[in-house]
Amino acid sequence: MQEQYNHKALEPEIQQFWEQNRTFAVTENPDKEKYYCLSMFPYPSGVLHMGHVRNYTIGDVIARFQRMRGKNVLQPMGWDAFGLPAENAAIKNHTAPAAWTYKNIDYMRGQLKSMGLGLDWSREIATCKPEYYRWEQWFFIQLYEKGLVYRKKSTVNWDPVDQTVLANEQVIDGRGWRSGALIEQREIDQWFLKITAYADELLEEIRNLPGWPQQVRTMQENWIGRSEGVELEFALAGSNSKLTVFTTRPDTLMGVTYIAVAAQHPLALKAAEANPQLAAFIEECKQVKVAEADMATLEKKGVATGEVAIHPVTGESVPVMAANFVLMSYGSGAVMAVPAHDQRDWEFAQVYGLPIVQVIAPEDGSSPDLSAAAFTDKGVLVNSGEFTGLNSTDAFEAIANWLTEKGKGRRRVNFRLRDWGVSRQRYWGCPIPVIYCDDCGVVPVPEKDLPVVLPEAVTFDETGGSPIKRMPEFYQTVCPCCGKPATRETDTFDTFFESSWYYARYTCPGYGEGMLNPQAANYWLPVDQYIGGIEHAILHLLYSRFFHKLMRDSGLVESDEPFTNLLTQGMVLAETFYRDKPEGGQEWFPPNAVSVERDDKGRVSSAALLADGQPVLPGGVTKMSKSKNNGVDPQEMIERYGADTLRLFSMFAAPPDQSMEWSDSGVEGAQRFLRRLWKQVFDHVSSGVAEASATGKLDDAQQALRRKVHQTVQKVSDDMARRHTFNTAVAANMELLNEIGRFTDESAQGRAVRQEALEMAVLMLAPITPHICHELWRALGHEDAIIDAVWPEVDDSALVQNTLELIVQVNGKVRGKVQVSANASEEGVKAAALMNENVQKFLEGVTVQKVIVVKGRLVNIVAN
RNA sequence: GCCGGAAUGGCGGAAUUGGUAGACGCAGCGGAUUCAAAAUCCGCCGGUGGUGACACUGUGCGAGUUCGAGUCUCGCUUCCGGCACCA
Repeated sequence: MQEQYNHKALEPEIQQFWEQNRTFAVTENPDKEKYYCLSMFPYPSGVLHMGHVRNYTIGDVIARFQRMRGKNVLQPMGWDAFGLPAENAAIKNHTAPAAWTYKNIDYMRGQLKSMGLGLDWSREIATCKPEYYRWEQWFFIQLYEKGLVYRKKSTVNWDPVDQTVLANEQVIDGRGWRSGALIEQREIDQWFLKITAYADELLEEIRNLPGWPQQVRTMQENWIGRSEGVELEFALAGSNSKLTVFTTRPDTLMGVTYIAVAAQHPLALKAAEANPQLAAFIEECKQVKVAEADMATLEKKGVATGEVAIHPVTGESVPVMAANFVLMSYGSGAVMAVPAHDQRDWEFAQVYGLPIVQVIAPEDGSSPDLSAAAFTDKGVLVNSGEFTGLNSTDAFEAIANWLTEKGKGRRRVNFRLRDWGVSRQRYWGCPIPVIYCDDCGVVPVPEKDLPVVLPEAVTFDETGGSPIKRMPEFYQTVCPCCGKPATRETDTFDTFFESSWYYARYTCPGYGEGMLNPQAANYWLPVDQYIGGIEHAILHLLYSRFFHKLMRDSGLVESDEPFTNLLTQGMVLAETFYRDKPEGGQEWFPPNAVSVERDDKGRVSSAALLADGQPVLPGGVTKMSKSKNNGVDPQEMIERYGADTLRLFSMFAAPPDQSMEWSDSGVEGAQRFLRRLWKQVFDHVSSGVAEASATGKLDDAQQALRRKVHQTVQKVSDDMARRHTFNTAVAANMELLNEIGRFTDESAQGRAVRQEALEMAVLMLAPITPHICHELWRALGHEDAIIDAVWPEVDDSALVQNTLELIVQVNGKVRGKVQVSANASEEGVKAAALMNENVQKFLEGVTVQKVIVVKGRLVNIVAN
């Protein structure tokens, strides 16, 4: 063993050992309990960033831990390879997106390998490969034939200068990102997946996923947004047409004093033709962004449409208003307004002087002040004709039944969730496998003709428009039904399509007979632990859950949900420094280009740029980003400190689900710890590996170290398996190493206890810092590699203590400590506590009321 | 506006079931070693008072429950994340 810890020599050697032994390649083994550990696959942007490092270290630590626990562990990796950045790079660098993507994948694969991740690279997937995406084309056709896919008009962002469709992120402040032209909304035909057909199941089961963070479950519940109510019609005076509204409060029906419709509602648009004021209002509403949080405080505005609606029960006339708070995209785009019992309706009514009629009274008989606010609680109906006296719940039923019987309405469940639009007018994606024939209409590409391969040798013009839309050799084809010339779809799938099922394809990446090999898929699935960023809490995780159910209903998988446990890791933050630029705005400097002055208490007093010595201003701690110039390159860190140090720091700096602050000195601290660990093992083995057993007759110091060892095993096992608090697992090992360092016993028995202690520490750290632990394990005298070692067991006998130290409190304040024998009676403990000198000082002149003994912890004497 | 989450030393964080607040690390201060520095090792390190033992005080703010509250309850403040003016 070398005396000095040298990560540069060590890490490549051990990575080679894993590669040569195919250590992490796994197969289905029914005799072993499986564990599928998956981290969200990266987009091949070109370089790994710290967020990746954190994500993949967490996954690797869990995977290696579970492997030591005896599980058959699958941990795969791949590439979310389609997407817009490849097109942007293509325009900028005059390369084809495919070449750019493959180059990035090659580079990033090397970066991942240098992190020492225990990945099964034989299962690598890139979603831009035809052997991957052919199965989602196949699946799309299956869904089409089942009626779960349809085509309808939908709005896109149209750049009139570049003559192309833009993605939302290419529209900046309403203008095209390249042309700067004002973006128009255009309606074009697009493909949709009927996710709403699964809305109930997606909602039902998200409530029953105990391994998911509550936050993510709530976000998905709200996104699906189920509400039960009644849909009913208001006839319009002087015409045969009707206005449909949806309400969750049919019990308030008798309090309707007006109808509010969205500005975009057909009724409003029609009325605007003869009403310039209304037309102006509709125009004004177009400017306002909907779905923004600050809309909540927006002033309620509206204009009368001139139309009059007839109340379905009373036959009274109520005005129809166009209002800015009604959304065309939810329900029917029209609401029945009950200002007495809905705050928005109330505010609107106040502004426009519309009547407020109370129809619900509080159950306690009090009378609400309707001049101050709406009364929105449920209660008892008043002023409601035949429904008066019913409570809200019964009135819901009664009124819903009344409307149903009269044919004027029906119960209805509404979801906020929309069907998933999967068409993208982009090039770098999976071609949608359909053909349009003048005679036969929409014809899916026959299975034998799959995959529809995306041409990779393409050139981009300045507009950034999809090249396959100008490639006749791609889109000109013949109709599979009638054989006449036909046109191929040139739109591609939303890239969420690829990422919705990749976790399943990892179980059988080379399978050529179908989308999934059921035997492999059902062995490995569901994923036991999924790890990724919170930014995917809704869309990716919802679409994956949806796909899993689709695959289940196609007989491809047996489970209902794809991910049993979900861990959403926090962001990686770093300090920022800036100077104000004379022309406005800020110039941001990387933290490692700045030197920080501190006062004698360690507080930051000033900061200056190293290059010119002139002051810079601290801009706070924010997410690592290009715009703040505060990113830290993982590759540089690995070269300087080694993968183990980087991994250790990422695990130690914060719990995985919290944000983590980057600290250069923290990284150095992590490396300091590894060097001390190395030195202790070196010092220990330089006089030979200890042979004696650690379980012989031990003196007090030996017993104490051994107790610490097994307490640490107990704590760290729980931290790793249940709590996923790797920061405290590391801290516990640091504590243990500090104690080993203080243990100077060189007797045979003492050396045996130290041998055990060092071995346990190395085993416990192996998932986090696998390279150094591999080498130290070998140095401690083991021939088998540590990757095949098993996780240590707690020796309960080592935990036994003969005497305990108890805290003694008087009236809840700590006044002393007493040593008592572990089997002392409660009376004995009380007596010992009362005898403590400092305790007696506080008992002078007062009477002891009672004494509370908390076993093994403390004694509290209550006195006054 | 609504729904989540959080707030603990100079900093990151620990305290898992209501039981010693500040583990572990970073930064800082003092010392050893060194010709010197780096590295390493040892000690100190919430605040106030005291030579000290120790005392008082302290987990965003204000109340409460309890023998005992960082932890539970109620009411606020600030920050972070999410969103749906959802009828």
